Amino acid sequence: MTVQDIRAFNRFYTNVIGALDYSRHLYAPYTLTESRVLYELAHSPRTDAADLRAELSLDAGYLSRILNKFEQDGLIERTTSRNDPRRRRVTLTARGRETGKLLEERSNEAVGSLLATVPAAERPRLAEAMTTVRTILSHGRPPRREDVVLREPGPGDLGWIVQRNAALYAAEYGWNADYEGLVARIVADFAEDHDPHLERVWIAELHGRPVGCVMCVRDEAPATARLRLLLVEPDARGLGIGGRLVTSVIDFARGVGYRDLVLWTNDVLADARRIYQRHGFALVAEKPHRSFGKDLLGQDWRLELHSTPE
Amino acid sequence: MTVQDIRAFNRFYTNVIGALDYSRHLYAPYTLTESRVLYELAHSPRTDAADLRAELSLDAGYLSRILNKFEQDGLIERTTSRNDPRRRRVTLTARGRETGKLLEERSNEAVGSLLATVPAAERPRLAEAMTTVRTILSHGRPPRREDVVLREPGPGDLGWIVQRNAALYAAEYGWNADYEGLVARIVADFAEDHDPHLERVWIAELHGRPVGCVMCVRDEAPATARLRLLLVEPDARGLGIGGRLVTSVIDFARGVGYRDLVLWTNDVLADARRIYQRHGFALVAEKPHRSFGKDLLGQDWRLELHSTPE
DNA sequence: CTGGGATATTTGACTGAGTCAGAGATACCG
DNA sequence: CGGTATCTCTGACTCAGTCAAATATCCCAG
Repeated sequence: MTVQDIRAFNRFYTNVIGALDYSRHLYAPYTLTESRVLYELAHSPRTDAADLRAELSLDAGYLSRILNKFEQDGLIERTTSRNDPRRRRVTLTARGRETGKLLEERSNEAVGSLLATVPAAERPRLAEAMTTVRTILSHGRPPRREDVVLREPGPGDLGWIVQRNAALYAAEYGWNADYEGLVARIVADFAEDHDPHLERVWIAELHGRPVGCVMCVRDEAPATARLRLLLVEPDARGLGIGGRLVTSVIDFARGVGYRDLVLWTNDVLADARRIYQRHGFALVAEKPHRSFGKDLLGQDWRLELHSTPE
Repeated sequence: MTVQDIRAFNRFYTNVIGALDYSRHLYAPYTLTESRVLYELAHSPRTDAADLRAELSLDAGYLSRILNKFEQDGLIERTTSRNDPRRRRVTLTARGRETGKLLEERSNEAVGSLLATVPAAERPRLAEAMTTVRTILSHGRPPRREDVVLREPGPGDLGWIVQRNAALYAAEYGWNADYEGLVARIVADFAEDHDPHLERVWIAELHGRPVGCVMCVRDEAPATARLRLLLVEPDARGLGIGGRLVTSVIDFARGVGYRDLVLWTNDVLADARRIYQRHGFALVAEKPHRSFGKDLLGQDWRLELHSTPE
């Protein structure tokens, strides 16, 4: 159960944070909250008191007193805001910036000594996992279309295609290892020998993570291209990625002079079928077969690329 | 710089935790700390006051007062510990367990409503990332040999082999996409058609994550097996995983009656070479070649399997 | 332009979580 | 047995954070 996971993580991370600022002298002569304010002042362009309050969700009175202290210590200057005299504009003095830097360095050191206990080889994984947690939890806002980029495959991406195809279809439809073999074969054929002008692979990437793919290769039939291995990760569906991938293939195939674009898929893959239909593919044949440990209904689809002259 | 990443994460997660127990009534009529104590009492077998203090790193006086309050409320009973009368053994009463359960449920609800903002498809990734952070940060103790298990490949594991081989050798030695093609070919050949009695793949797994692999297939030469695709993730090196994988192959090959075990590798792969040498392989040929975008020195190694009779 | 309601800030008064130091009892070690 | 460390408890305290009231200003509808 995931709620338990999160709570376990919270308990754990409460301790981590506690351990980090256990040594109170980290912030001396200020407190954690005060140093957070100072940090915010140093790093945020908008520094009216109200902004600070909102950003750090502090009590107004509490903040006011903290700013008093800072002013007495000569860390900040307070003026009333230009456009709204109710507001107070807070600016750091040179001394304030210096103090902020000092506190920051101390904090860096503390984190650094924590990090030192982590073997260097594991640090990239740690950083990645942290950003994953952060991005997933931070946006109630789901990712948007514009966050997805299509690109050529890099090292490991072809392997990724094999891995995700196999794992996903095993999980969703119970297909067995034969399917992984088929995908590996397709990928190997492509990698070993393909004409970059006539054959291509696209990877869809979301926040630096591959979430989809498609391949376009030459078919045995003359002037015919074949679309293969269309895949979108479940957590990235609904962003139109499948459609963009198919569009890329169609545009590419038409651009380099293919007359027809064909593909083979299976009845059970309903989402994919809808995409093909929407892009003008027509079902030309259906045939039951037994593959990947299941009884399936294979389908051949076709799109005439030059039916609509430009 | 990773220190910055961690600090950013800390700031972020401080807010997450803060948001969760912002609604103070979560713990009413107790405080966060008190409820942590109650949680610990309910979940830990060792419940002397000293243990609680160590586990939650609380002030002794503070804890004493919390326990006073609990005792007055009828949540716990205090007796002196048997083996050390300075210590106090704390046990939950029925009422204490009940209260603990109540608080826990409330907390579950709060976390649940946080989780509800996360699309279901992303939850597995979130859980995984969290456990990654936790396991990496929690052990200053590195993983041990016993944490590694060897197993047969499951769905996606062959693809993983391709992906990691390609990505790692690209990163470490700058090999190009040809290598990914070669690995994909090897994997495809294996997946499409292999005799499970004579050919096999092993995956090394550490805490549920694949971190290594090796393959054993029939060679063209009679009664000869070939070891291929030995790989260990950088952050899992030094645990003897490579050695265990090679041993598995040798034992398997010897067990099913091969006379010889051969392998092809390259001069630059020094770590792997040491493993082969240690297991008795002998270098039989060297030949320069240009592959994967580099000038390399290929090596053939051989091990006679029945030279040492059992 | 005006009155009503909302917002920004400040100050006073308070709460209560957590800390510190000392005392009493007991364990451990030579 | 004596000295030192550990466990627990209590008294005394600090100070982070909250709440409410007062003041000044903004914004909007009429």
